[in-house]
Amino acid sequence: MLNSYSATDKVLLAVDCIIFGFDNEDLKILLVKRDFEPEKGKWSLMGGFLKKDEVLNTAATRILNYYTGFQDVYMEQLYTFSEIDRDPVERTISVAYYALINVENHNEELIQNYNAEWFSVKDAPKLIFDHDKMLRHAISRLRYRTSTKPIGFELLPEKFTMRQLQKLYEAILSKELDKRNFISKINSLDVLIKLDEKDMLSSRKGSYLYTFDKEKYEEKLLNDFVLNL
Amino acid sequence: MLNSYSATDKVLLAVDCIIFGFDNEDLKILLVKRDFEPEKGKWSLMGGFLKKDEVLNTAATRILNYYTGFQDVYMEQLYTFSEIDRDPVERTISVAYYALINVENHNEELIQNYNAEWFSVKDAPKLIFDHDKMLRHAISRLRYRTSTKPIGFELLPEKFTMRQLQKLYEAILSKELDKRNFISKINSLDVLIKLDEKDMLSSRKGSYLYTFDKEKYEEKLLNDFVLNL
DNA sequence: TAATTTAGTGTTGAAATAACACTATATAAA
DNA sequence: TTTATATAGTGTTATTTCAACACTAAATTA
Repeated sequence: MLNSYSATDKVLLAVDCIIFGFDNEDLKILLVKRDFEPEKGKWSLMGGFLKKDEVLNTAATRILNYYTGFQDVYMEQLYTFSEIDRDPVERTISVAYYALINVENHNEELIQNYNAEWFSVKDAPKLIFDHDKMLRHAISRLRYRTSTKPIGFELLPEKFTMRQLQKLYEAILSKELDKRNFISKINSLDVLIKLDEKDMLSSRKGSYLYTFDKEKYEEKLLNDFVLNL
Repeated sequence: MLNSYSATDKVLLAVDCIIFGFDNEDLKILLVKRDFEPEKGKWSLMGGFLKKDEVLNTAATRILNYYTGFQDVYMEQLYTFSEIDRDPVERTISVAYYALINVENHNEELIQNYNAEWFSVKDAPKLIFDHDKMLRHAISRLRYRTSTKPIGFELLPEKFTMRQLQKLYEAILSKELDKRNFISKINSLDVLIKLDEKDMLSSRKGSYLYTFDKEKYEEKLLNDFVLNL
């Protein structure tokens, strides 16, 4: 019988988080060195188990917060992985989430306590279990998401230059973009506010800082825009 | 401790399937009338529970096959739903899949045995639990998927007319398409074979039948095409 | 004050897309 | 047998979008 609720086939549900950040150069992910067996000492995504009476989104948020101190972060459910032997200890099914965080306001101390470290996506180490597969999946979702949501802003500080924004998109899509075309496409989205302030660190001339217009941003989220870079 | 494997928080994992079909007019879904409590007599997606030592994809295939007799069908994992009270009987987390089937070769008898019925997506009844949410999610994924994979073919008989193909895409996207533009876009994908045979049922003149070229199709799947209708 | 470095800014040709209408053909009815 | 009918089949053009491209401006440092 297909539809009998039975206690016999309950299963352990894990949540693993791919945490993306950006350092103005490369797209990064935050990994932890496992301090328990199996695979102790190997690099891994941040994970944990779903609690009774907890929703998956909450579990993902909780795990992210536990390791990084972050709160109110963009997270999105990716996919659920269920290969029989994906975890050699016990049959575990894992729901993968990815998060986009603004590296500037992270809690260094906390991250250090957990042996966590930022890696460039380009040269990340081999990960345990099926975490490499999860990472590939997350990158591909993130690339698609750039064309659907003004997602880049989640990875940047509140004020940023056009150059930073472009570098970010270049890192995500891993291709170079034309400066002028980029700027006009971004402007046509009409979600940026140009500030009167300049960032003087990156150049002699200084470049204007931008911030994004939360109201217009929310509007765009609903109306589903398309951005082809 | 976040990482201890423990037996206490295991959970029931369900799999629910959104089964799409096409009758040359509307996009359809296959629903079952529940014959057990709770919500007995209400319409529901086809579901079941994950077995020990079973992968999610296999469970989805098994459930589909159980209710419809179908095998070798396009299925894709959608999303995992975990609201606390989504199932009033017991905490259950459900992984939703959607399937695309060719209605022509379905097993009517089997479907009748399970009180299953095809409904137009446009006027489907209210479904139990969070199944309406799953359905909306599936439709939106299906729409996106049309731009990524030559997915329409999964829903049509082996031989079909251009008109049928167009009607199908119109039903999925729920918008009308221009006949000439549609044909040239489809042709530019270069996955169709025009047969020497005509379908004489739909018109006096008769219209050529097409079939799709599996080899080219497989090639396209790998090389990721884009189709904007 | 000259040199340096990054910021900022428009145009144009090419390609893709969207809008559009008439003829052809087989059958059925007169 | 002729005519009416219903759907199939077929290209062109204007519009929009996209991609490629290079020079001047401004502030700092030497």
